[in-house]
Amino acid sequence: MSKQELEVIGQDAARCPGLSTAPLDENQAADLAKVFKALGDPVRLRLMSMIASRGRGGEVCVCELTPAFDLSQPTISHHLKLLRQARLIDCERRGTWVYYWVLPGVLDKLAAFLTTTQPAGVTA
Amino acid sequence: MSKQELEVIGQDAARCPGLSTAPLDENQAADLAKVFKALGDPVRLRLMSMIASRGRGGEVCVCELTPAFDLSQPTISHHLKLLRQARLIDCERRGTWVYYWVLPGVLDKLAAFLTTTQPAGVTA
DNA sequence: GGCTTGTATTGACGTTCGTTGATGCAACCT
DNA sequence: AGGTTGCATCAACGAACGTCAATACAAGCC
Repeated sequence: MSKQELEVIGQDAARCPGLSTAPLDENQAADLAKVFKALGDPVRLRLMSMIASRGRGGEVCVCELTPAFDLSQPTISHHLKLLRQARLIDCERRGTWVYYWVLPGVLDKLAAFLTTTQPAGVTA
Repeated sequence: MSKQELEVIGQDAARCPGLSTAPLDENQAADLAKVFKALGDPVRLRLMSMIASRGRGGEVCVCELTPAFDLSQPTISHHLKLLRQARLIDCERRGTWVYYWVLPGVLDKLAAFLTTTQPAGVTA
């Protein structure tokens, strides 16, 4: 855990079939809770939604996100940082502007984790 | 019982097709954020998992939940209350004991909300 | 170079959250 | 009735969070 980011959904999802499958151990719960906590703020949820609405490979410039809120620019920047640390989004600077996108697969993996009906082909 | 619970997933899910479908408005984001915030704590995630593992119609007595944690009994009771206020679980007193269960459909609706691939039959 | 624009970081503030011991309440049992 | 057990609520504490103004950084333009 040298870095601040977590890999929860990428790696843990393999040995963590689902919330309803079996009781989570402390480590799985701690990692996954960080992801849900990142989504547990209305501003961050809207940010995620605005970015995710662009679809696969879609990007959004920060200059489009910031004016959509009644919040200061540093606040939006802070929320974007938290979403990035939760490994939900990533960004790239391109000239003066910075573009954000949703990391591929994260949302669907999160959804699969919550689903109670057992997904068909899971190697348990 | 106070009426401070929310109905987010039950009613809003209808006019709120998905996180990636279109940018959420402030109200949708505020309501949904409360649900994710409820899941954004390791203790509450483990509680949810322990209860959800019982499957449809399954129940868990508080007396089974509390000793699974290194936390005081009031703390567990407090977390269960938050999960109940988020309309993720419900409970019933039966004699001396209190039993908790996952409200049917909530987890799958949450999962559908996160899924990026458009679900086939949305009317269900 | 210096100026301007877009974004991130810092430091500080008030608020919310997680936790606890103490207490209250409900249901059982003599 | 009194005593006991299971769970919820209360009051209070430190820690974490969301927000902002000020500042710093990065890149383009004059």
